[in-house]
Order: sequence, then C-alpha cells, then structure tokens
Amino acid sequence: MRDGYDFRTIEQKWQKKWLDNRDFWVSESGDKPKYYALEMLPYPSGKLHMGHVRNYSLGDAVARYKRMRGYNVIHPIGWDSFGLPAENAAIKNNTHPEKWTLENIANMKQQCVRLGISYDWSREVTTCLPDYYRWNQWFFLRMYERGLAYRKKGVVNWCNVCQTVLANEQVEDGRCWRDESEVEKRELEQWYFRITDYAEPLLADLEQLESWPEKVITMQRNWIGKSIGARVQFPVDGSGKPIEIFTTRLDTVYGATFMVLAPEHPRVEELLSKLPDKTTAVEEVRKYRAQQRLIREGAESEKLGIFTGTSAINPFTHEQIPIWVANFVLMEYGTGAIMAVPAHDTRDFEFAKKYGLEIRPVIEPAGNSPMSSAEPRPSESIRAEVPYCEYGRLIHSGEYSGLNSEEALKEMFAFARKQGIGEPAVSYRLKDWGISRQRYWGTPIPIIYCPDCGTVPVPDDQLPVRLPRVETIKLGASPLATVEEFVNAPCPRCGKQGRREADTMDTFVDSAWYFYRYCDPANSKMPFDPDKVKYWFPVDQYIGGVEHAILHLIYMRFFTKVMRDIGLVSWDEPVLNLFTQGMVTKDGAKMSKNKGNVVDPDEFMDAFGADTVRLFILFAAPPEKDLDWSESGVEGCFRFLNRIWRLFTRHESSISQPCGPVEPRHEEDKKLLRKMHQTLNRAGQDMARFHMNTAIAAAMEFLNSLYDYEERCPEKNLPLLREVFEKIALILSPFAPHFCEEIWQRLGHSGNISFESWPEADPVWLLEEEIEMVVQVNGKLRAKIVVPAGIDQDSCLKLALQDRRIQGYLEGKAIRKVVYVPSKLLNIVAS
RNA sequence: GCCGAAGUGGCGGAACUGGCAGACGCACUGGACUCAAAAUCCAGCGGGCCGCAAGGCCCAUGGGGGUUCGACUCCCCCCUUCGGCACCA
Repeated sequence: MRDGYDFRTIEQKWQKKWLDNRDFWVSESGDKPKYYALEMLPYPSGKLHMGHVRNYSLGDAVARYKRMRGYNVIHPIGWDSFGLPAENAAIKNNTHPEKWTLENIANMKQQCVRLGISYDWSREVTTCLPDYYRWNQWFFLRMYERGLAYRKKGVVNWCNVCQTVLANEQVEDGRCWRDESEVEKRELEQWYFRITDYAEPLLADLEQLESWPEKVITMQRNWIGKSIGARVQFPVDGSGKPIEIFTTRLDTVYGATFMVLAPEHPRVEELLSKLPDKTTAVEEVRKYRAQQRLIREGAESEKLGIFTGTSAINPFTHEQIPIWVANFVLMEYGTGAIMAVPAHDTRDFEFAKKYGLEIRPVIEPAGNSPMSSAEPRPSESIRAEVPYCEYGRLIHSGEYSGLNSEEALKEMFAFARKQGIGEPAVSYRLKDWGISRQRYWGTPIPIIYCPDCGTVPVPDDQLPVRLPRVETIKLGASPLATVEEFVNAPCPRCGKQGRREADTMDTFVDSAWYFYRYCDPANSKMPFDPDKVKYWFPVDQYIGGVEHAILHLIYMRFFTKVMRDIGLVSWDEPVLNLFTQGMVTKDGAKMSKNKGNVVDPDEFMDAFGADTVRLFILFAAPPEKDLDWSESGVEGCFRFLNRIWRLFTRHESSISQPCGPVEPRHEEDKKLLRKMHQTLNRAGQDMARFHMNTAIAAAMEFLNSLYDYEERCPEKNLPLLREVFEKIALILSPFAPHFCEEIWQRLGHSGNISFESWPEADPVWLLEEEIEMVVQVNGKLRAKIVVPAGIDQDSCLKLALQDRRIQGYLEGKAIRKVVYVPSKLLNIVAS
C-alpha cells in the first residue's frame, strides 16, 4: 500500500453501505425514464483480468453518469458459466466443473464488489444453473416447433483438442478459436438452428443499428455475405438431367469455357462412372473431400481438379464445355457447381492456366473508348496474365456484344428465364448454426429418441432436463452418453423406453438472450415477463470487446428476431448503442500467460485502491483504443486523488457545513469560478460523447487552477472552496465513486452521491468579458490581441492594425481581404 | 487479394462542425523544503536559429501533390501498422 489517503478503509466502508442499503437495486416503477446499461457477461475463468476491469469501469461510469442525469438505471451482471474451460479445469485438477465454476463466480463477484461497480445484485444470472438453462431448453423447443431447430447429418468442424464440434463462427483460419489447433472435417448428426432463415432480416436490420460502430456493421454484413445472382441450368451430355450453377456474373457466360463441380456434388459419382479409369478418379475426388479446411499455411492452397470425361452445353453459346471436379469449389455455397470464366475470374483463371483450358475474354474495360479503337483486343488481359474481373463492355458475346455489364445482366437473365433455364437466386455466406456439442458442461438438449415415435421433444412441463452429475469426465465422445440414468428415458409420447439426446448446447445459446433474463431473473413460469422486458428494453448501452462482433452479436440479434416471431417481444433489435472497447495490453502486446505479461488487477487495487485503478484505466486512452498498462501512469492517477485529498483535508473543518452564498470578492475568485464552470461544461460534453479520458483531464486541469488559486490567495473564500470541492466530487464520482462519496459525506451531505444531479455549468460564467483574438496575416499567426467580447469585425480590425507587429507585416502591402471568425480569429490577407 | 481503422514530442494522448498543434498525464531537468532521502510544492520541457535579455524567426501532425485567406482535420496518389474476411463463383 502506497502512502496517501486511506483508500482501504474508505472503499470498504462505501462498498458495505451500497450493498447493505441496496442502493443500486431498481424496479420498473417511478416516473424517471429508464436506462439499460449492459456489459458483456464474463466467463468465470477464475479471476477478473484487466479487460474486465476496463469493461466494467466503463460501464459503471456510464451507469453512474446516467443516474445523475435522472434515469432509472438498470445495471446488471451475470456469469456465462457453461463451457469448455470448466470441463478442462475439472479434468486437470480432478474436481467437478460445477464446483470449479461456482467457486470462481464467488471470487469474481467479490472482485466486482471490490471494484465498486454499481450492480443490482438481485438480478445476477448464472447460466449453468437449472433456473436459467431450462429456458435455453424452452427456446430450443420453440425453435423446434417452428422448424428452426433441426437435426441433420453434415460435415462439421471437429476440434480434436476440445473433442467437439465447432460452429463455423468458431473456426478461425481453419483453427479452433479457443486452442488454435487445426480443425478437421467429420460427418456427424447434429442439431442446427436455422439462422439462415433470418439472413435477410439480419442483414436488412443492420440499417437500424445507427449507433453501432461501422466496423461491426461491416463485419456482420460480410459475414452474412449476400450475393445476388442467378441459378442457370446447363444441359449435360448423355443425361436428361441438367446441372444447375450459381453465378453473379451471367454477363460473362459467353466466356464460360468449362464447368466445375464441388467434390461433394451429388452428380460427381454418376459422371465419373463413365470414365475408363474411374477408380483412380474416384480416389482423387475422395482426396479432395478429405482435405482439411486449412492445409495451406499463409500461401494460397493449390487448386486441384480432374476432368470427368463428360461435357455440358453452355446454353448461350451452345458449345460443349468440359465438366471438371475441383477442390476449390465449395458445396456449401450456391449450388456447388460453377460455370468457369477464366478470362474474368481469378480462380478460374489460375485453374485454366494450370490445366490448359481455354481462356476466352468477353468483357473489356468500358472506358477504353470503344469508338476510336475499332480493333478489339481480345487477348490483352491474357497476355497481362491477369483476368479482368470488373464490369465492362461485352465482346464476343453474340447479340449481347456492345452492351455494358449492367444491361447485359438484365437481358441475359430475361432470356434465361424465358427459356425456362434460369431463375433469380440469392446466395448467403451465412450457414446454419450448429449447436450440438459432445461435451458435458452445457445445457442438455431436450430431445428423446423413441424407437417408435422417432425424435420426440421433451414437453415443457418436464423442463428442465437436468444435467446429471458426472463425477469423472473423460475426453472423448459425449460424456452424457455414458450416464445410463440420464440417457434411458421413457418416450414422452408413448412411454416406451427411449434414449435421450446426449449432446449439450453450444454456450453461445446461453449468451444469446441472458440480458432479457436480467429484467425478470426469478421467473419460474417463463423466460421473462414480456411487460418487464418491455419496460427496460432496448438495451441503451452495450459495452464489450470487439472480438464478439460477429459470433455473439449476431446470435443475440437472431434470438431477438425469433422471440419477436414467437410474440414475446415487439422489436426487431435488442441493442440501441453498442460500444466496443479496446484491449488492455502490456508493453504493446496482448496479455497472456504464455508471454508472462499478465497484470493482476488485485495487485494494483492492493497498492492504490479501486478508485485509482478505475481512474487510470479510463484516463490512459480513449475507451475504443487499445490501452497499454503502465505502472507509473497508475501512480499519476493516485497522485491526482491525493492532491485533491490534501487540499480538501486542509480546509475540511471550515467547509464541512454550508457557509453562506458564493460571492466572488476579486478577480482571483472570479477566475476560479469561471474555470469551474468551464470544467463543468467540458466534462459534461465529454461524458456525453464517451470521452472519459478528456473528462478526467478537465478535472485535473481544474485542480491545477485550484492549486494556483491556493498559492495566490492566502485569504480564502470559504463558500467558494466548498462549492469547488462539491463540484469536483460530483464530476469525478462516475470514475472514483468511493473517494467522491467520502468527500461528499465530509461536506455534510447524507445521500448517495450517485443520485445527485450532474452539475450543470452556469452559462453566465462561461461568457468572458474580454477574449484573446488570434490575428493572422496571410493565414499565419502573427499576434494575439485582447479585445472586448462580442466585438465586431471593423472594430477588431482597427485594434489589430494598431498592433506594431501587425503593422510590420503589412508594411508596403495592400489589404485584399479580411476573414473574421467572431470571438476567435482575424485573418488579414494582404499582398 | 478484398474490406475497415489508424499513423501527432522521449511515451500515453489533446485539438468537438477546417481557425492559437502538443491540453492532461508519464518520463526527464532545475529550484524550494530536509542532516539526507522519499514524499510534497514551484518552474521548465517538439526541433533548429537570432538575441545579454525582453523577445523574435524558421521547420514540424507517415511521405508527395491539391483545394482554401487558413489543413492534424477535406480531396487524390503512395508508404507503414493493426484488425476483419479470405478459393463465397
């Protein structure tokens, strides 16, 4: 503990008071407007890290500020407590995930209290408790009823370390998002949520999210990946059944010189069977299929393919084009088949080059003055070794030649439609959300497989399907499958012995709706009372790390839309404002155990107290940027609080009670008063803009002025000093609440400072009688003159021309122009 | 490759709609206090140049152009760093 004010006693005192008095518990009553301040709920991994501290310090500053602005503020917290780390820790430490998790929660809760975050602890939500997860099951059943939850056999991403399936969103660069091991492909029966049914609203409603960071909107838009194009049928030689391709560039169809199928395409077997050496070919295709998602490390993976021996007919040119099978075509996207246009597509170009296939340019850049150059340059782009992938003007395209791409798309599409070989089609990159996990520590999926009735949902009145206690967890297939009492269950429909689904749900299901549960955390009849949720929603401010820009933030939007369609809520989007905070780094690097550069919040709270830590983490950088932790920076903030403390305690005895109205006696008093109001003005504006760092800087500046005043004026104006300390306590209270409460109390106030009004600047004191004008000559700063406020241009110019320096710069020149910005600047243009 | 964000002193960062670049903090330097140190308080602190001094001049917001009376801020080109997506047809 550093020398300085006794933060330990002060912080403990106020923390106890806030908890005992339930100061921050709220209800849906009163006539204040509501405000929902939300931080992303933590995974209870053991201890809070600096990222948490930053997140909650920010959220708490917002919550406390809004309270002072007269809002009924709900500020809840919970624990995202299902998931792999608990299971891994349990295996490693020979304990039970539940024990491990609940102990961590107790710990981290204590740390939150110690930080002085103003949570409503009556609303705490713990996702691994049956009270909560039964509603995951309830939502699952609602989805199932609507066909939004379904089971299918599919190729899934399998992580060998986690021994489970990963959602597409959890695969980064072909690696597990958690342990970075390479992800394999496996075929398994899995449960899915049909999020693709909502692709269009998820995309369209991004428009509503005006106060979300542009970056997050863009990332979500790319993730959904909408492409507008067409499906077109290409007849196949020797078969009555055409193959359908998806393309966004029908305008290039005259350049389609071959077709490529994904290795998984259902027609592949049939086509290959006609080959003389079909065994080798089938083997080759199997190799493509088995290829892991990521084989390349950095470098582009090599394109591999084989000719099927069969041809298709290009329905526009009526030419025969060879059908190939290749590893670069994805079955999951479009129709799993493409028309390859090597002249105008990078991938097709590369492939054609490698296998010696025809490259036929059919588009040329539109800007290439088509009138003047009568000679077409068909092979130019080939010689350049680069395909031309932009829109342009069509060439060698029969009756469509001469059209530009936009026109051609329309006309060619109309033609295809008339022929009955094409229809408009939209493809999305977004895929259905696989939610099955072959793990223990998660929500059981409420399904029973009956030998007679098939897949039977567990009825609502039998929820929750409790997670059975498994004492020793082993890696391998679903641990629940080994629990006979759990797995053997009677069919809810016919009573016959059935088998329970042994997989558990992805934990992103838990976090997709937890912030609704905060509004009604103890409800045992429903996930929440729609009226309560209606009172608090939407979330006014959501704060968290940008790493959730796609996963959590898209699932959460999806759940809200499903809830809307079920009739639980009446809005499309749950979160009004989103703020993504930057990372906390050490020496410029992300903190990690491997690097050994982890900073422990407890250590700093011990040494400097929670108020200093909170103040520093908000002061050191603007909240959206990364913040590099610096010990000397923390000390600076500790010094700041101590400077206030010393000055305050020096005068405490004479200002601890109201001591009369504030009346400035002389210029020094006025100066201080003016500075005070300027500070209130700045701090208020900065808070509203989320610029906590400059709000704190304003308070620091004001304190510096106060020290100046102290030095210059031995005779103290006590009412003024009292006023000054009141304002300092008020504007710093969102950041350093214990410290400010203490000063507030010592000033003779009894209430919680958090419920005082945010101090407004008195505009009278913002007006200066005299102002400093900047005088420029030809745009260069040449002088500063003091003029009466509100002076007009002519008088100002007159004064400026009296200045000797200005006269010097204007010597021998004629004034051409004068630019005047009231109360700021005068620029004399002369030559 | 595509999309996005950012580049300002020794460092973290200010400058809200184009108008005094470097607020505030850290580090550093000097002074006061002290037997001494720490703490504290006061002062200085982008670079170069002129001047004994008061003061003054020039350069400077990644680089190069442009618009403007005036550009960290707007436009074009380039460089670097970070983040996201990545065979999506």
